[in-house]
Amino acid sequence: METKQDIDVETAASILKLLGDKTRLTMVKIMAEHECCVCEFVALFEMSQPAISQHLRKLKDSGIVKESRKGQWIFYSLNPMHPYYSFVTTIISELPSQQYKLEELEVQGKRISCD
Amino acid sequence: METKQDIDVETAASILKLLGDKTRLTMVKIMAEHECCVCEFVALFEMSQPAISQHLRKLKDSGIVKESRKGQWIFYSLNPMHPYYSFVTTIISELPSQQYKLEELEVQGKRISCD
DNA sequence: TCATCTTATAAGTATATTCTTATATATGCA
DNA sequence: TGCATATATAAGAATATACTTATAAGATGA
Repeated sequence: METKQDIDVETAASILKLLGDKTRLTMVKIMAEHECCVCEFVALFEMSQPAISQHLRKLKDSGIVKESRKGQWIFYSLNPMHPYYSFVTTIISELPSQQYKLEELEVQGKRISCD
Repeated sequence: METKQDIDVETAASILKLLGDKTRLTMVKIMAEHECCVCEFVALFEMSQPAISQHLRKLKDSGIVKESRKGQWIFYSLNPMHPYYSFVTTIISELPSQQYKLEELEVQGKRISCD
């Protein structure tokens, strides 16, 4: 009953390389828990807005992340339609929750929410 | 009853970065199935012996791989004592077996075995 | 429409990565 | 001891990566 798509080593390596960066890996873990907008990431990481934007573009180009505009903000989230979504989530699920980072943002009044 | 050591995002990123190379990822998958000597890797990959040696050194420096000399050969294998061994095997287990590569070597008479 | 806010892109730079070739080191054996 | 085999290290080159600053582009709201 195993229907999970088998990933080839080369594709796996390219995904692992993408995740093999502290900033991107943290981003992906956060996105696995909540969608998140660019300015929140900028507030979370001590890094310029273009740097954040470039990391997000790499993730989006690979397809493991998708974007959706909501008014003036663009929210990013994990893309469950990605052919190797389960490979990504298997890895991500091993990591400790980054929820506390969003809570810190909230305390600082920097959390954007459209709910 | 969960005693598995929690991995921090930064450490995870450094491991993923190591695995995020097609050659190293294939090597690690092979080593998860069998220990393997340097000359076998040289035969398996279309790459110079120093290039193979340098990849193995990165893996050894990180501790996820260990070496053991057997006569004139040095065999490399996954290191089950590594603090994040289970993180590594979780990822590796998602990949298709590379057993066939060793079988190809065998056919060519290039397989080294000390058993 | 204009000003503002949010995000993306461009160009440049410093550093990291992954090879290559040349050479050194370690082991086994005649 | 000396040669052959196996592996590691050194040095250098080409390319990739991850930032920076400056600027452009899209959306909102007065």
